[in-house]
Amino acid sequence: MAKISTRDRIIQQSAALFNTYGYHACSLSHIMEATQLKKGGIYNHFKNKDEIAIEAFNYNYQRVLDRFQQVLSTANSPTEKLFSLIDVFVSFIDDPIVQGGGCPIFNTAMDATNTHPELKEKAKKGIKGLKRYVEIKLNEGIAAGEFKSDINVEQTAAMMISTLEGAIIMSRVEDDNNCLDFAVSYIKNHFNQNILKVPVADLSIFKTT
Amino acid sequence: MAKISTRDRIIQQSAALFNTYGYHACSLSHIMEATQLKKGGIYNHFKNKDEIAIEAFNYNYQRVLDRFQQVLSTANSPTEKLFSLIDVFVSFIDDPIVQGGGCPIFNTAMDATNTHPELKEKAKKGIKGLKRYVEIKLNEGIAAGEFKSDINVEQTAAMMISTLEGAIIMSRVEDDNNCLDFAVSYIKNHFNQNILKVPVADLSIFKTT
DNA sequence: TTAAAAACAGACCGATTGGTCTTTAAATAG
DNA sequence: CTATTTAAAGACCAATCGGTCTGTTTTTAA
Repeated sequence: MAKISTRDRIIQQSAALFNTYGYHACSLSHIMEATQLKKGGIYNHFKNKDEIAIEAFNYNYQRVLDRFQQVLSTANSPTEKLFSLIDVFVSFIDDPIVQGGGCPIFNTAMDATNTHPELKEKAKKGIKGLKRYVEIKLNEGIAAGEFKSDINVEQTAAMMISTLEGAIIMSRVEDDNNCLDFAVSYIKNHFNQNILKVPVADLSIFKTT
Repeated sequence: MAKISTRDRIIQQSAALFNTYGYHACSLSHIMEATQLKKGGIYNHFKNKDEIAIEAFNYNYQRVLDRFQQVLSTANSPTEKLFSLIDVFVSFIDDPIVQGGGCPIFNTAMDATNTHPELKEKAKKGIKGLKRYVEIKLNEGIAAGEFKSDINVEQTAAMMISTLEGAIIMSRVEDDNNCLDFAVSYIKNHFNQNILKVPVADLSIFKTT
């Protein structure tokens, strides 16, 4: 059990607060209370609140990437990986990555779009990273001959992410996962009919445990 | 030109600020500057900031509904109305309803989910209203015999909204409408193949001017 | 064991927050 | 024209904001 540095502990606990409340509604008092440190203890490691927020975003973003790696690690074929990608988004609701729920990348994107250029830029790159990740998995499926070769990879990745992220937001505000379930079923059908060279008869084999 | 009441002017100008900055990042100073009023002039009409925010949301929500009515008013058939629905969401990017851009309902939803229960409830009902609106248009198409009768209306409405709203958010943070265009094209194809009884040969006839 | 360095506490700062209250100005009613 | 009501100004308030700085404690290095 490697001991965690105070700096990292501040980052992790702040990451939860920023994802929950957003940049402006998360004050240093919140961070002080969560970390059980006073100002001196916090500002010894960071020059200002912005630096904490940036590091917190980096941390949350890495957790998202880790979740992708983790979920996809049990998938053996490009097809399985493709459907596992969907499961990752579903897991944002069923098993939140961080306090506050949802996808921390999109949460930050919304929070920062009009208020915090630096954070917005981070979120923008985060979404780009997400897209690239999906695109790579799609290309792997094409290379392996499991996916149709004429699909528009960029378009498919973007559409998958925006659909699921929109559904996550909706499910969260509705306190009801129906919307996300609908989106998942729609996308699975779409993949089955338009991406897979050989559609499967029963999509439920890709149901998460 | 009916003169607008001071109270309504405060609501409208605050509605722009709240949509742009969010509840916590929009201070009374901002509202004072925008309205050119001092505290006395504002608090004469509202008991607190919350009341302004609630009224501002109501105002933005009504503008969304008005936009739907306006865009759909030029559509003559259920099929045309269905594709016009998509155009409304696109218009959130091309011709923002209110300063700050995006969909004020979803903006509020994200802003309030973990921070402002009352506003969250408003956003929740707003999304429900949006869904009902789409569902009604779908049912009208079924009743008119233009849409397949076995479609899942609730699921289709939810999927459409979450997909487009997700794409709006993504396009906004990316400063690039590609993502929204992708989502629109996917949904139009989906509608053409799965909703319309008689698919049209060329979807571009539903392209907005 | 001691000297240097790092970590932290907490007082302090000016600015700003949402909100109240008194006073003045403007509009309205009689 | 006057009395009353409404609207707005702006001083004022305690609380909180992000941030600085000094002093103390703890850790590390020699």
